[in-house]
Amino acid sequence: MEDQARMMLGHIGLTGLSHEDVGDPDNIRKHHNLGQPQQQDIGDILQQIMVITDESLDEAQARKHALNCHRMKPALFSVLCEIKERTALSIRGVQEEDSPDPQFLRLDNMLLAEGVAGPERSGASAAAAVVAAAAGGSPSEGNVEHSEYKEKLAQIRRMYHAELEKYQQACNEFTDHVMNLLREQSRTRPISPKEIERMVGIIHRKFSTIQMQLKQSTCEAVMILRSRFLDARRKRRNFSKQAAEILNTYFYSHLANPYPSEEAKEDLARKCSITVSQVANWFGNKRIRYKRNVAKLQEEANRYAVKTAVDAASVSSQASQANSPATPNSGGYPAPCYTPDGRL
DNA sequence: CGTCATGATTGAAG
DNA sequence: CTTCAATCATGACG
Repeated sequence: MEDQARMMLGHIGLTGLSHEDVGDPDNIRKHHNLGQPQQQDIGDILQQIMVITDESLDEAQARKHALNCHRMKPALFSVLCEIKERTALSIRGVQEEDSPDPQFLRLDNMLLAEGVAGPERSGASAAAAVVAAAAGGSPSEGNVEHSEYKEKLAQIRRMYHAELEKYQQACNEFTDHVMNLLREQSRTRPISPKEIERMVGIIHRKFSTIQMQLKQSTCEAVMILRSRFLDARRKRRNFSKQAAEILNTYFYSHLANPYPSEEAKEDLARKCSITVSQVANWFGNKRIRYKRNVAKLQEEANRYAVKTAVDAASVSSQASQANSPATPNSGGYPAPCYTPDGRL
């Protein structure tokens, strides 16, 4: 009650008066050089207010209600609101009108694309797409990494949604609270519905900046996770000597047409325990690099030619030299010269 | 450290 | 889609 009285005094502009001052209308008149009838009225009002503070709660409520129902109340309320609108609010209330932040949208889109926001996706989610695209091939590849990635992403996703929910709830709660408070206070203070609306807007903006931060950090987490996997994939591991051997053997024995069919690729992939796309990569690299530097690789070509010849010879000791797989050479790739010591 | 080899990625072309 | 060509990024090595 005391507080309320003080508050009302504050709004009428009479702060700084001690209780004793207020209690004595003569003092007020003295302080404010009053004397005219309307000021006399203010004095009366103050007197009434102070009386109110001494009343019981029920009485006060009743009186408050009575005041609230006064026929002049709406008019006074709207006038005060208008005045308030024109003064204080015009100073701080203008610079709002936020544009839909493009960065905010960007974050939203990214989270959506990453499968963090939006509806739960099962199976072939963005994670699968990322892994599959990078591995470049069959869905069965990279299962370990895939599940790991998926799990991490799901974890991020869970955290994100939990936090988002929390913020949303807090925002709603706080908004409700403030709205109730303002509505309640609008019975004693000039607070227009518009102002309440504006306050709600401010609260929502504040909360959405918090949400923005959440989204930003979630994005960062996803990016880090992704880059880790991307790096892991990009991190080049040389194929085993054995695999290189198999691939080179195939390449040089099909030098005339070093384009393995899909089945051949699958076969090679199986033999080398690498993926089909890795085989394709290898052949792509090999073809271009062989072509680029025939002279340098000729020696290697000879080595493998000899090797296949020897292998073939060991299988069927006849006709292996003449029918060596490397011999048919009508393609654009220069044939190696065969000399037992590997020289040209 | 620099250099080369090599697997992966990218973009153009078909 | 595949292939080529250029390029990136890392591994191996002196």
